[in-house]
Amino acid sequence: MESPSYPTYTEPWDSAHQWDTRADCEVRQILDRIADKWSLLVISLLDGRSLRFGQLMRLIDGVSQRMLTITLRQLERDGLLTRHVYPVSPPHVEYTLTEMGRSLRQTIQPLVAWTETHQDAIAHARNAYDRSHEG
Amino acid sequence: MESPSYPTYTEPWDSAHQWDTRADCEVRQILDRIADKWSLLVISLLDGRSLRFGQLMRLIDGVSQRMLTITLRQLERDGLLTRHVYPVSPPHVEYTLTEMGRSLRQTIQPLVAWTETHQDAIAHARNAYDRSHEG
DNA sequence: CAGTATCCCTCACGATACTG
DNA sequence: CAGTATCGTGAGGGATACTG
Repeated sequence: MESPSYPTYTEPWDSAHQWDTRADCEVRQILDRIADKWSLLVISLLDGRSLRFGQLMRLIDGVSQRMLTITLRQLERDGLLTRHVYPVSPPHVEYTLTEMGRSLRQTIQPLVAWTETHQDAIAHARNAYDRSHEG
Repeated sequence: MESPSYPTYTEPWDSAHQWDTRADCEVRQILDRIADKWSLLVISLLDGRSLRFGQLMRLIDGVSQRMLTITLRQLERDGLLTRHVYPVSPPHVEYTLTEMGRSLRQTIQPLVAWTETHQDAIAHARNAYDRSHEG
């Protein structure tokens, strides 16, 4: 599968760094999606329960109708949650995590815990940096 | 510290959903930072070794000088990597993860693994969604 | 209630040129 | 080599008004 004419690359490299660094890297696309302004919050709030559109609106401070709609549609498109419409008037719509959504929520948990554990250290590092680089 | 006149909130809620959903939430600020377009890639590539500016430029396809500089400065400011300048000409600068940077790298690893495991499922879900919503 | 539609603006980012 | 400075664009996203 490898072309013999392709020159051997001499950058330092080993099996521990097998990330795909191309701009269209799938992993980074998915990370960009789940780490956007609202997706993580939605996934977190739906853990273990279903919620309606208005409930999510009230639980997420600062989100607009427009952005909540877009976020929910993207997560639905990615198969991370399902949208169930009850055909009543006024409309009743419930959002629920899929199996994949729940597994993502589990995976995110350690990262959330890391930020909580280290937020003071990061704040301290920022202060130190700003003091030593003030103009 | 709590005002007695603040009304008791009656939304469904339990101890499993204790996220801070305010717009200025520290956790989300940090997640926004580490999940931006280039930071994860830099942290990943620096795992277990130091690299120079030019090496990172060549390893990260598509990054501009400007964005690599900004990304590295932010990560340095957050205490996730250190910048070591060798006072020679031409300049020689090396970037190395700090202890905190290495611990973040460890924490990110499961999330990267998750995206790799589920990227086919997500692509499939997107296709199914697009087919059923085409118009 | 759960959305769409439209306007508008910021700012993140790329491109390019220059420098100690 | 490792940056800084400047300009231009466009996608992200807020505000507002309207609707089945």
